[in-house]
Amino acid sequence: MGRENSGIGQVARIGLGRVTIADLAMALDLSKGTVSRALNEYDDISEATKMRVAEAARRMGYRPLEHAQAIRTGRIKSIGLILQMDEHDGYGPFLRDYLAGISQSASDLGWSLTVASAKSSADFERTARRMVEQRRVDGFILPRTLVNDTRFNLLQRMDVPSVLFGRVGYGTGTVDAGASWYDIDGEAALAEAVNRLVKFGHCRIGFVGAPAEYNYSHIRRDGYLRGLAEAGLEHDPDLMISDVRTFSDGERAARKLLLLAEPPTAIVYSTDETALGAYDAAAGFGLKLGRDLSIISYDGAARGSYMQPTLTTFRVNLSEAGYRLASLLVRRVEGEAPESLREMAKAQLVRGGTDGPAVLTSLQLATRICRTAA
Amino acid sequence: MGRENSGIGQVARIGLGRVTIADLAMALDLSKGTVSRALNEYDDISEATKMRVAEAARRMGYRPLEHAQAIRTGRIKSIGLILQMDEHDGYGPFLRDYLAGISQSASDLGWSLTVASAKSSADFERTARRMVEQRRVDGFILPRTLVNDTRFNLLQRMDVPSVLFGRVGYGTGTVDAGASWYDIDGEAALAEAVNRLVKFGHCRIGFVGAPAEYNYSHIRRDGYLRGLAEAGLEHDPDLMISDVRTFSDGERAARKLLLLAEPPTAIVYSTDETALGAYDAAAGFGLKLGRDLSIISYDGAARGSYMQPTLTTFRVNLSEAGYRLASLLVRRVEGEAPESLREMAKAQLVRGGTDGPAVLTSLQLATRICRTAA
DNA sequence: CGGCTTGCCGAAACCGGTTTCGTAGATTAA
DNA sequence: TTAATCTACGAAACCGGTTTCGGCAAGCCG
Repeated sequence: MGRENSGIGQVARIGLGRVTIADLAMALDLSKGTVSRALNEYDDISEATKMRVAEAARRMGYRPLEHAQAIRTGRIKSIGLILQMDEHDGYGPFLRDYLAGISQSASDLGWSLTVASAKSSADFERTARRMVEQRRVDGFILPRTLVNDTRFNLLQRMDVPSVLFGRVGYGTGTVDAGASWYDIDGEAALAEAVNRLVKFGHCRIGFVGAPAEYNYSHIRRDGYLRGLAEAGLEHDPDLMISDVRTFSDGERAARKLLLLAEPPTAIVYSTDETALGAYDAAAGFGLKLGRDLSIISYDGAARGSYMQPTLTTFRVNLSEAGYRLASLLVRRVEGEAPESLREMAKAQLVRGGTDGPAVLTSLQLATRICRTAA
Repeated sequence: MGRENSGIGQVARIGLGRVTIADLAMALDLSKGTVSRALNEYDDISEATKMRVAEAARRMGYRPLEHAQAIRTGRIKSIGLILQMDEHDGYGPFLRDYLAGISQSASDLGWSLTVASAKSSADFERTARRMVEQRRVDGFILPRTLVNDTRFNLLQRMDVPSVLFGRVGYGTGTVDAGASWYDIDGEAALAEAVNRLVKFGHCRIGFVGAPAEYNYSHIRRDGYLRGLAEAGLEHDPDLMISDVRTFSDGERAARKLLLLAEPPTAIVYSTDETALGAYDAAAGFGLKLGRDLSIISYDGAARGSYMQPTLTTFRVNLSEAGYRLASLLVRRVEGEAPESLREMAKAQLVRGGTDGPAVLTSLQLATRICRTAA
């Protein structure tokens, strides 16, 4: 820049000539302050004046300049979201729905959505700090919560509002302390999955769990266990494999379960990503999914619906989740107590072709597998 | 709000107690204005003072409050991106990379990314207008450009800077008038695809084009034609099908081409989405992709790499694209002429299993198809 | 040595809002 | 009727920056 520079670059500036609060005041023959207080529903302004002001504002197309307000109020009316590049997956094709839900909600409330990305968890901290210091956001939505979530701890220390997608602190003394969240009831879903399989006649049902650092891992496992208990089935620890992270981990897990002396005739997976591994494992043993082996999983990732047969899974409505998360965060920033800002939703079963009536007993299955493996 | 309300809600506010420019001025025993000009490299400030100020700013951890600057400068240093929900696909699983590229670039330049969504093209206009009126963004990135792109026209009329991902105005007199863009050279890619197939010994090569409203459709078709010409192959209009939009359109197109008296032994597709339809069409005729029929397409969508065999396609680096787009937009907002802000990149061939040496002639293929169809 | 630049900075206005404070006039209470 | 209280608004300070303007002091020139 510099003085002599002025006018050189024909700098492109966005939409000049807005109608300001001063224009309004002028037109109404009121003072700026009165107009401002009228618009903000202060109660030392008469109803008549409020009406006049609101009417004129509408007529003249007045839109407050939000960052001008922000410098005084400290609120920029913007939701922060940091995409983490280090996590596997990251919503896949549904990221768009998720973002649309958030931004739609934000837009409905007069807010906006600011997106950043981070390559690591250290990078998350730097990015979050920067966004807060520059007041680009009023708070954050934190997806994929961990049992001990450093992101949440950081924001809490910095006294920055946040809303979690998922809960935190499973099994610790301080569950959800001071957190507001939106979560899908994974426990109910997995219990229902077990229940469904039991109705199909399965009595040995395996479980493949997710990495222990994710809070949902424990909740989904609890759902599996509750499902067994409700069906009066005893719980065999051999049927449970945990800390399964990737596609190929999922394949290994299925193989291991199927090679048991008494293999499960059905397996409940905690995530779609890992459940897809079961396709290859089943094929390896010459088993047809949905007939010889039933699979139900959780997430509703798109890939499952392109598979042959399509994956039976509990789908999470990410658009709805985004919408709710954003409105919770706005209320949080506006001062509501975190304890009152918690919502639980249900996942919806998407019937695919990977589950069905048990046609083989565990022992029959074992013999078939034995033959193939030999 | 209201006067009596103050203090009631224990309103959560983000990070108070920042160091302001006044603090800096105080500490340095300079005036606010001088400090500001020093930081902004005005040249009526001595080098010595600039150094002192920069040093102190660093030491005290000063970060300008961007929306405070914005109210004077008119620049909020934010990039706008509107996700359109009405378009099929929308980058699928690569949306995250795309967003990461944009936000990374923005962040490197001290900017940020504001995301909104629109359900229709009318909604796009409303959303864009609102974002501009409230000065939430300085300009927009417009992906998936059309030949006649109303979004671009709108922004141009409103005098709002934009950068296109793809070009506009194919075949009209006013190609790219006043537009800055980043594009992948689809013409080169498709010409290369044809060239590759020719080297494999194919001499009847079909083409499946995308809907005519997309600017890239014409460019990719030109690439196909150029590839033919370079190989000295004559162009048979029967081998070209255009306006193919969806998966099942793609399947129909393949079927139609294969049922010709002299069917193509290879087909070049304009998009992965439609190319996936060729799998089913080929299976329907009992043809093995990569042996009996070769397919090459364009996009690099993830699904192709999960197919059996994997899809040979030209992959677009969306992270890089996002990165470049964002920096072009920033330069555009800062006043550079649109004509100087145009970049072309190359798509990269991902060798899959759907293409290979021609083992059948067109006529042999025709006989096989005829047998199967009968 | 005086006049004229030039370099460098302070003072103050400004951007578009919000919020505090004071007060005229109407209303109520004494 | 007068004093006290409300009601409803204006004036002005303020938020954290940017930008304009004016002027002092040093340097240059003849």
